Amino acid sequence: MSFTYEFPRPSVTIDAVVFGVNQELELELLLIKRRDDPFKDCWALPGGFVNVADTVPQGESLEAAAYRELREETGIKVDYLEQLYTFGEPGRDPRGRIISVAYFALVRSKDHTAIGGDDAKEAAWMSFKALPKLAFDHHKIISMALERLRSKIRYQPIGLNLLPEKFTISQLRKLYEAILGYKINHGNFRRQILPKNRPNFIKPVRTLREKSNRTGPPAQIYFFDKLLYENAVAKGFDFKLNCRKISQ
Amino acid sequence: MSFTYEFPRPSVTIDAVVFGVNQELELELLLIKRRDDPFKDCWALPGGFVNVADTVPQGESLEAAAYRELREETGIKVDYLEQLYTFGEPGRDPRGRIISVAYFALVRSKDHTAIGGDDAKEAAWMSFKALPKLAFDHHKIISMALERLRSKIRYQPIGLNLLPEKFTISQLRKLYEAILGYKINHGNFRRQILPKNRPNFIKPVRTLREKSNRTGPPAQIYFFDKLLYENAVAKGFDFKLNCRKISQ
DNA sequence: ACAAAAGTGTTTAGTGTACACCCATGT
DNA sequence: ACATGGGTGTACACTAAACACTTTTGT
Repeated sequence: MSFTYEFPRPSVTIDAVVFGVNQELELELLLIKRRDDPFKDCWALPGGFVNVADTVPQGESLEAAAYRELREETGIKVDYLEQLYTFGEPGRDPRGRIISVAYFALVRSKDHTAIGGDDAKEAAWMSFKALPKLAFDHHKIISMALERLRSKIRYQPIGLNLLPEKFTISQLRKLYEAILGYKINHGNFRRQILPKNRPNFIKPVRTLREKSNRTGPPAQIYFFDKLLYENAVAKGFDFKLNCRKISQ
Repeated sequence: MSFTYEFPRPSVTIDAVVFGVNQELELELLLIKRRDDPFKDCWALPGGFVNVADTVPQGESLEAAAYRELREETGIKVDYLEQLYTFGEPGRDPRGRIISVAYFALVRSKDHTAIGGDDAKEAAWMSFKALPKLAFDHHKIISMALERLRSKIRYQPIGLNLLPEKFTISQLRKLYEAILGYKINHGNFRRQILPKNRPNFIKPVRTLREKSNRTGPPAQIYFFDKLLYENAVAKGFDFKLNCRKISQ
């Protein structure tokens, strides 16, 4: 079967930049190994062609395509994908004119096992600090995604989706340090994230402290009260975290 | 001539959201009246199909398409277009599956005369406060652009591109009020925009004051020292303006 | 005389940063 | 005994918001 149009048309694909955090609070990235040319056997972002049609219902939405490709190529289902940017430079794909809409997501990597499928020979969580060479312009896409992630954690409590349900403040801080790429003063971070005179959504689990398999006193365990947070947001509250500056 | 593909492909278009500011410091939007169906004679954002090809050089970039369509349909050349978002919901265009990449820009409207051309029967600056009904999902695109504009003026001195080269602080404040949609305390705005203990790029024109055709003392005229600003940015300075809260 | 707008000052509360300290724990 | 890290206190500089005041103009 073939499809004929009066004017040339591009192909449209999606790419998914899925950040994960492992149990050591390190940043990871979900990648696949390509089964086919071009860039056969090269690591790349999961992604693929958007299903479209000119007749109603005109195929799937861009977002739906992103969820589908992610599931097909890596077996992973995420709750939320956010549109990042559209990459459409001529020459970015040797097969022809391909325009790609990039999406990004954040998950706990241990909750999402990566299983290669479909066009992906393999799928895996890779340490963000040691990424392999990637296909196409995927390095560019990833660096834009990291930039977005860094600015997002300052005004949305997305970091809290990445930790286990219960966590210590140190763990949360380590996550922020992993994303931002620098050390944060622990005392000040604490006060910022547990404000006394503003709405606070990080609540201590009264009876629980960290079972201390390390030096130092056992840390208080906290949880993120999502309901409280969402109510406050509805009332006009906006989360903000200042962790701009480094301190030794 | 026709083009045949193995799989169905969408059309890709661009839409340009061009904000303007008129000499009364009011916000305007550049619109065209459509010459052809669908939505013939309806007002819409300037935009159109991206020229593509599967053989090198594979056609024009998305951004280039945006500049070209803007020039063809409205006669306007802008210095800088920023990608806003990609709209690709099935059903957004009755002609078939059309994915549109939206760009946005900011200009002084008096420097850019709108002249209808090509697919545009007319092109005109319209008051942002009284927009007509628009074609397709263009209202949605515009509201997303306004949101972006509102957040951008807080951390980039883009407002200064929209005023005449020389301006008073009151004019600048009125522009901010027009974009943000609320009144700002004049004294506090002044101090924010003319900080004493931080780099300041808004310099008084020593010899000039407003020729006062209104009540009140003649205001000092300022200009934006772009060079100084860009040097400071290169050194890590980042512009920020707090005009969040209203005050009567 | 009055209203309107420019420009400036002051007060207050709050914020971010640096840094120091104590304490509980494992080794 | 010591290092490590949790948790807290505090001092300092700076900021934004509110609002009051003076001055200068047009009417």
